[in-house]
Amino acid sequence: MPQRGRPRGFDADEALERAVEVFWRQGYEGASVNDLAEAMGINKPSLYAAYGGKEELFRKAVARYAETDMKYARDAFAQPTAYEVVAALLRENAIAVTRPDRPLGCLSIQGGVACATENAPVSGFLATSRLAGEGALADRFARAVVEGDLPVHADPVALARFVMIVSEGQAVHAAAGVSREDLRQAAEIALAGFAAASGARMPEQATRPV
Amino acid sequence: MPQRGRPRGFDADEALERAVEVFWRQGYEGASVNDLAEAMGINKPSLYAAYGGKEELFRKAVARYAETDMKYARDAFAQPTAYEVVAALLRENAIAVTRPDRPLGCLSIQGGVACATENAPVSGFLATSRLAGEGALADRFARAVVEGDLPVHADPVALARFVMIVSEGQAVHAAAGVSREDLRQAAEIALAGFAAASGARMPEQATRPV
DNA sequence: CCAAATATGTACCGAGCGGTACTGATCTGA
DNA sequence: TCAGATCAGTACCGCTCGGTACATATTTGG
Repeated sequence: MPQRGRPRGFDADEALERAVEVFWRQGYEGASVNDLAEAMGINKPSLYAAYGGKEELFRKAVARYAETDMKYARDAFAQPTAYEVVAALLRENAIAVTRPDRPLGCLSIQGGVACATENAPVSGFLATSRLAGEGALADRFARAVVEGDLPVHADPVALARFVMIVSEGQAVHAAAGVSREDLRQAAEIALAGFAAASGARMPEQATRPV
Repeated sequence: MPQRGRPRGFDADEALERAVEVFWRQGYEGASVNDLAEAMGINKPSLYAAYGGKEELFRKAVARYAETDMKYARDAFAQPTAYEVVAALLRENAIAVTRPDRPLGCLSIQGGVACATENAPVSGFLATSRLAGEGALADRFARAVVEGDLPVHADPVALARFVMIVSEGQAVHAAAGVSREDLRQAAEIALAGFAAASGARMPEQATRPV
C-alpha cells in the first residue's frame, strides 16, 4: 500500500533544510512559526501535519544538521592519530562555521544557549547533544592511548573538553563575523596547546621511526 | 534642587541587578518585560519610566554586568606579563562563569548569539562589545611585545583572538553545567597553547636571569 | 463512481508580547 | 496650604505568538 489520499505538494527534506537555515540564523525563540512556514514554502497547517509542531520541527532540524553540516566531525574521527583528529576537527570547524552559502556559526549554539523557562528543554537538548559529541571525542582519545599515539598519562576527557570549548568559541566568534582564516589561525594555536598538554605523537614523528 | 515630586520606592541599582540575572538566565528574547518587572519588584510603568524600555534596560544591564562581573578581566590586564594576563583571564573566567550564586555562563553569550531579525541590534551590540574586549587584549599584547615579555614575531591580534575564543567556549560549556574545575583544566591547556604559539616569557624565567 | 484517506488554504483561537493612558498617591518649593 | 512634579498601580492598547477547526482539493482502494 503505497500512498493513500492526496500527495503532499512539497519535498519534506527540502523544506526541513529551509527550517534548518531559519533556526540557525534566528535561534529557536527568534524563529516564529510564520517565519519558518514562509521560508519552507508551506503554510502552517502543513507544517504541523508534517513535523508535529515547532519544537519537534527544531529537533528534526538539528538531526538533519548533525547528519549534513556536522559530517566533517565524524570524518575527522577517522584520522589515524589523536593529533590529526584534533587538527581536522578544528580546521574543518573553522570552515564549517564560515560557509558563505550558509548562516554563520553553528546551529547547536545559535539555536539557543539561553531560553525562556518554558523553552528550557530546547537549550538543554542542545547542551546534551554537544556533550555527547564531547564524550565521543573522549572515547576516540582513549583509543589513541591504547594505540600509542597519546601517552598513557594523557587525560582523554580533559583533552576532549578543551577541543570542544575551542570549537564552541570558534562558532561564537564566527557568528560575530570573524573570518575563516582568522579562525583557522586560532585553531593552530589550540592545536599547539593540545600537542603540548597531551604529549601527542605528531604526524611527522609518526612516519620517521626513532 | 535635590529631588522634586514623589521619590521612587525602589533602589534603581538593585533592581537593575535583578534584571541582569533574568537576562543572563533567559537571554534577551527569552526574558519578557513581565518576568523582568516581577523579578525587579516593580511594575511595568515604573520600569519604562526608570529605564526607557526593554532594549535600553538590557543595554544598562550589560553595562552593569561589565562593571561588576567582568571586573576580573580589567584586573587581569594589570598583570606584569602577557602570559600572566592570559593565565589570570582564563582562570578567573572559569570561576566567573560558574559562580554558585549567579546564573551559569556569561551574559554576553547568554544574552543572545542569535535573535529574531527585529532584534538583530541586540546580538550585534553584544558581538561588538566582545570584539572590543578582544581589541583591548590585543593592545595589551602589543605592549607586551614592546616590554619584551612577548617576542617581536608574536601576533598580538591572533593571540587575543585565541584567548577570547577559549573564554567564550568556557562560557558556553559552563551554561551546559560543566564544573569550574573542569573549565580550569581547559584553561591550563589553552595556556600551554598560548605559551607555545607566542613564545611568551614565562613567570619563572622572568625571575631568574639567563 | 464512490468512500476513505490525506493534503491544502483560509480564517480563526486564546494567550502573551512590548508598551502606554490614566488615576491616585506622595513628595518639594513657594 | 496648595501648585507643580514625580512615582505607583490598574487596566488597557494593538500585535504577534504557537496552534487549530473547517471547508475544499486530490489521491487510492474497492
